[in-house]
Amino acid sequence: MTQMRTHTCNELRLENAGQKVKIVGWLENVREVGSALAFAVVRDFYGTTQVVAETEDMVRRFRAITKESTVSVTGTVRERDSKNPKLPTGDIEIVPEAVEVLGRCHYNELPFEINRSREADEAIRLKYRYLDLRNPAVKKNIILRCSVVAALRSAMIDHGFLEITTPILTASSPEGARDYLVPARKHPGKFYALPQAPQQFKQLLMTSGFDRYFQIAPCFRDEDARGDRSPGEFYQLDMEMAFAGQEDVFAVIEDVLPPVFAKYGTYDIASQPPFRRISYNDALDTYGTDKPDLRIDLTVKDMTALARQTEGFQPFQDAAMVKIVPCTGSELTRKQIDKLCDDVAVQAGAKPYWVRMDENGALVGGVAKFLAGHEDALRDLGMAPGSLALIAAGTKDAARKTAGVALKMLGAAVPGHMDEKRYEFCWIVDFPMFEIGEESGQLEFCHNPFSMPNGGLEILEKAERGEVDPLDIYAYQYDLVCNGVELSSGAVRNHDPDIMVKAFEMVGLGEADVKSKFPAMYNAFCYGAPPHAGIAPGVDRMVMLLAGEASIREIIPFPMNKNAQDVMMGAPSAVEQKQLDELHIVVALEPGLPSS
RNA sequence: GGCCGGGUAGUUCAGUCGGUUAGAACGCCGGCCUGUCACGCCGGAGGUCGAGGGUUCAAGUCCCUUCUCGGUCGCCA
Repeated sequence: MTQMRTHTCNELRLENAGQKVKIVGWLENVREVGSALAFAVVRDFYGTTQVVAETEDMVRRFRAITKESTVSVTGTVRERDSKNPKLPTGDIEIVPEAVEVLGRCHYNELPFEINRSREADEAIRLKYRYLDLRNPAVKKNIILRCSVVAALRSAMIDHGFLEITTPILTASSPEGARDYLVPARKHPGKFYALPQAPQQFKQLLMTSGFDRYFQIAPCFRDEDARGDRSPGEFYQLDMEMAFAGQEDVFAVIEDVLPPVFAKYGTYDIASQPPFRRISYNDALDTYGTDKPDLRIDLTVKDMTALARQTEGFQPFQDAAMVKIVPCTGSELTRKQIDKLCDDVAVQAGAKPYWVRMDENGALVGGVAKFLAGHEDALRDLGMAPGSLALIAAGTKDAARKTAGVALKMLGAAVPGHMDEKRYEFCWIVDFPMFEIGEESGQLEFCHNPFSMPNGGLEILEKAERGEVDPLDIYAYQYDLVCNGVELSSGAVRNHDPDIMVKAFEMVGLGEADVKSKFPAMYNAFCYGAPPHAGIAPGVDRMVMLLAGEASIREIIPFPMNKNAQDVMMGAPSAVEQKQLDELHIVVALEPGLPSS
């Protein structure tokens, strides 16, 4: 038998009994139950198979092999005396003739037990990620990722999109996140940047006449991590369509995503098209967030007017806005409510107030005494006997945000308000084009300057003449949200150089700035550009949702830690002085002091 | 960068009011066990309590500094 293996470790069944076979894999465990009887478990990518040692010599042979070594076992398949219905291969075992160690594990003790690695400290898991990934439960997420990416790619190709790769070494972009920079050896003092997204390239492809583009695109942003945001790099299903608008993009996404979610997700139900559309302003008013979880049936109500009528409670008098989230059917204890409010405070930055309505319709607990006499008004806002309401008071932004977090937490804490086992998509549309910057106090682009204003050149000119408030101008920009997770931003792009210049003039810039910041796009658009639109759902976020994982690191093969370090590879790392010299780089760890 | 929570055996954790030799489970090593499959039983080894300083007769425990990990906010066109 010359081949490495005849079967995988998840292949042999009762009908193979009597066959001579050869399997390979990792020695997972050896259970000795007598001096001349032991059961060895061999694991490969596909599963596990039991090998039975029935002689003292064979038991000794297996005992001598350190666990997690790779081995080859040649032997005969036999029906088990005592079967294990929990295993696909539980009906059979292999009676070995020859056992060979292929790759010895040099350590008796591992950093963690392979099949329990998910319980280990994450720092150790990441350092020994190659061992962590031996755990089938960990490996499963990476396999899922492959399946999802393959399904997305296939669906996009079926819809007539071409997959085109764009440069990784490109120019620094003046807008957006912090860039990763790469020093240019041949150009002292100059740098490439890793792309934050293929944004400009894909728009240039549209200008070149590629009608439908997509790419599973690596994107690089030097910003701090989150549970759902890996530091440094991530992937987007980036796509763009020429001679197309918002409806065309929506139609493709609504066609592509639900089947993938329903097939590969933890839940097998996904929204059917068309997805619900909610304006940005409505989302903030109704859900307190621009990424609502529509599985929760609660809404935020405004009670600013009511709060004004109360007496004796200064926060209600001082607040610019007071929001209430009524929730029926609460049986939370006082202690649980306090905990809930504390949890809201951690995420929202402000603690909500609360009040309960008892079975007789009387207000009890929390801020009840300040609301006495307003029972009817609170009923109109949605309270009922047995209700609990969380109340957020503060500035407009703070009250909405606190209420939004409260809504999410109430939905999770009070049974009956969340239809959990489904993927609920929605589009957030009509984003404001401009906002007043918090620091500058000046008019700024609200999201990105590439979006087409709703109303085109005309509305910008009206704003210029003072006939329209710039803050009332909306962009053809949209977010895709699923179960409270922002999957993507997209937009109908501004393909008209005149409108680009006018938009820049609104925020105190001008033609020269457009030309200097986005020279390629500006120039290209002056040669006849198609109207175009696109979107770029985050691949990592989608896989995370589908896997039902709370940490994005669980669905990335080799993730970095929170501080953007790869502790397994030791990145980032110091480099040789020679390398620095070639790149004309001087490292100054202390101001003015060159490092040695 | 702010705030919150961690760091004790290879791993996951417990450790009371500051008080005897710092414990458990799993793992590891040795022995026993002829149908195990989270095998079982008996025994054993294994600790700079993240690091440094302080208070005290006495510190894993209290105080200060620092490193580090996670969560969260800022940030993320």
